[in-house]
Amino acid sequence: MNAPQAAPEDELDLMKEIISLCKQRGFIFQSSEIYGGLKSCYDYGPLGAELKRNIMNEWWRAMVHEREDIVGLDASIIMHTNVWKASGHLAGFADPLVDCLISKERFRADNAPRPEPGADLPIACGDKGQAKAYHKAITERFGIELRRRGKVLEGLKVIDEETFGFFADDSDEAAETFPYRGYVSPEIGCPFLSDERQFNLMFRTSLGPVDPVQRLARAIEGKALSRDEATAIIEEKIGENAVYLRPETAQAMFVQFANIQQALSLKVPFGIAQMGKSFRNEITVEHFIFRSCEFEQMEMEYFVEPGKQKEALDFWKDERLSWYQRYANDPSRFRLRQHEPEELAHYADDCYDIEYEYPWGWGELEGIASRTDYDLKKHSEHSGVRLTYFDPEKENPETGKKGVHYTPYVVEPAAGATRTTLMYLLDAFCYDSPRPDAQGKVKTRRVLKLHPRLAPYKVAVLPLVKRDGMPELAREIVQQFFNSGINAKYDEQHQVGKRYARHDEVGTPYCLTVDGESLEDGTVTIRDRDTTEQERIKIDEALQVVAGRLADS
RNA sequence: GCGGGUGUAGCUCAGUGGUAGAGCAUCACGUUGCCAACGUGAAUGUCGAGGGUUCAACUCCCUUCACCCGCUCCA
Repeated sequence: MNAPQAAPEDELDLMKEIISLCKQRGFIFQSSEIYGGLKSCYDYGPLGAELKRNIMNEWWRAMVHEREDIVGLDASIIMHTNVWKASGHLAGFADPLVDCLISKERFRADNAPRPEPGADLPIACGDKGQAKAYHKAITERFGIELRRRGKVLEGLKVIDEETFGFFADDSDEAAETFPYRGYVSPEIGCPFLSDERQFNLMFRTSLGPVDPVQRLARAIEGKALSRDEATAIIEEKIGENAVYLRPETAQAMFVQFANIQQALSLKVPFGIAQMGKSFRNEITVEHFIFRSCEFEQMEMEYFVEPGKQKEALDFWKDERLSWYQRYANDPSRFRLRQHEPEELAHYADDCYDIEYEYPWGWGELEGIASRTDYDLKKHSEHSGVRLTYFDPEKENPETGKKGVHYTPYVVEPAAGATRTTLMYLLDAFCYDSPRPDAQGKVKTRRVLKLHPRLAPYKVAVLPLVKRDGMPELAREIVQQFFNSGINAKYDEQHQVGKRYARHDEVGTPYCLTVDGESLEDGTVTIRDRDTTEQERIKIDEALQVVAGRLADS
C-alpha cells in the first residue's frame, strides 16, 4: 500500500497550493507572464472569472435585487479631480514617507516621535548584536563614536529645531552637528534619516490627447531651475490635465447622491451600491491577490437620518458577517472587530472590520464605517451644490412646522471582492481523507468545496465513454442547462474517474454521467462532489434536480 | 524601499564548471469501461532576463525582473 500523499503541513503551504492550483486549473494567472510578469497584477482565467463574477453577483443580489431600499450605480473610474480634493484623497493619500538610514525602517513622518530641543536622543536597539552593528554603521557613515551601553547607543542630543549633535562625555560642546528633521524613527529613535518622499497612492494619468510631457518640456526649456522650482513647474503643468483613477468606488455614490435620490424618488433611509475596480499605489503589495494595486470593490453607502447611524451600523455589521458565512465551510474563521477610537479615520465616528483568519493571520475583508455626514458636506462645500435630503414628514425644529432639509449620515459596508475571492478559495480548498481506490492504492482527493452558487461550473455532463451515442446524449443534456442559464460543462476527455477528480479540484458540485443504461431507460447518474456518492435519476428531471439543489444550497 | 528565500519541460521538482533529468500531465495505438487504470511508443526546454569570468556557465560573479516570507499600507 502506498503512503498517502502528504496534505499541507502548515498554513503557508496552503497558500502555495492555492496559487499553484489557480494556475494549473485556470483560475488566476500572473499578468503579462510571458514578459516576466508585472508586480501585483493578476489575470482571472476562465474559472477565476466565473468565480469572481459569481461572488460579485451574489453580493449584488443580496444588496440590490433583494432589497427595496438599495439601488445600484456603475460610475466612471475617472472622475473630476475636485472629487478627490473634496474627499481628501489627494492630500491624505500623499503621505510623506521616510527611511531610517540605520535600521532601514520605513515610516510616516507625520506619525513619528518628535523629541524637543535639549532632549537626549538615545538609539534603542533590539538587542546587543544589533546595537553593535548599528554602532558600526553610524561610525562608518557619520564618523562619530557613540557610547554603547547594553543595547542603547548614547551621545546624541537635540540642539535646536534644525540641529542635533554628538556630545562626547562631560562635554557641553557638540563634537559634531547634523541637520535635525524634527523627528526620529519610531522603532529605534534614530535621527539619521533619508529625505521625505511623497508617496501618492493615487494613480495619476492625463485626460486629453496632448502628451503633458511636451508642455512640460516647453515650460522648463533653457531654464536653470532648483529642485523645488522644477517640482513646482512640473506639478503645475502636469496638474493642468491630470486626472486620477479612483482609489475607491465610494465617492461616486456621494457625488451622484442627489441625482439618484431624485430620479428614483428615494426616501431616507436608502442605499446606493456599486461594484468595480479601484486603484492604489500600495507601499507594499503582498499575499498573492490579497493586496494589489488594481483591485475590485463592492461598496454600499447607506444614507440615514442623523442620529440613526448607530442602529444602521449594528444592522449592517451583522448582516455582512452573515453574508460571508453563508457561503463558507468554516464560519469560525470570521470575526468582527470594532476599531479603537484612536484607530478611526477622521471622518468616522465608529467602524467595524470583518476579518478572516488567513494562513498568515487575521486580515481584513470588509470595513463597515459610520462616516457621519462628512462626505456629503465636503462635496457640497467644494461643488457649491446642496446635497441634502428634504423630509416632508419630519418637524423642522426652527419653525415647528413639518418639512426639513438635512444632510444624511452614512454607513458604508465596503468589501474587497478580490480578497473575498481569495478567501473563498482558501475556505474551499481541502484534502479529502485518504481512501483506497479500486486498485487498493490510497489516494488523497484534492477538492474545492466551493458553495454551489459560487462554483464556476454548476454541473459537469460526462459521457462514460466516447461512443455508442453517449456523447450525443450528453451534449443534449448540456444544452438544456445552457437554456436555463445554468453553467454546465461537457467533458469527454480521459477516463471518467479522472474527469471526476478534475471537477472536484475546480469545485464543480455535481457530475451527470451518461452510461449504457442512459440510452436504454433515459436515466443518468448524479454524483455529489463532497460525498462522491451517486444516484440514478431520470434525464427529464435532471435539470429540475440540479436547479433545486442550487436553490436549496 | 530594506532584509531572507525562490526561479530548470504544461505542472511538481532533482541536478553537475564539460552532450539537460525524473514523476505527473500531453499525443498515438492496444487492453479496459464509474472515481487521477495498464502496456507500448512519441513529443516537449530562450535552465526567469541581460552582462561578465572561463577553452567551456544551468552551475561562479554582477545587474535586472517576478514570486514567496518578514517590516509599513487598512478593501
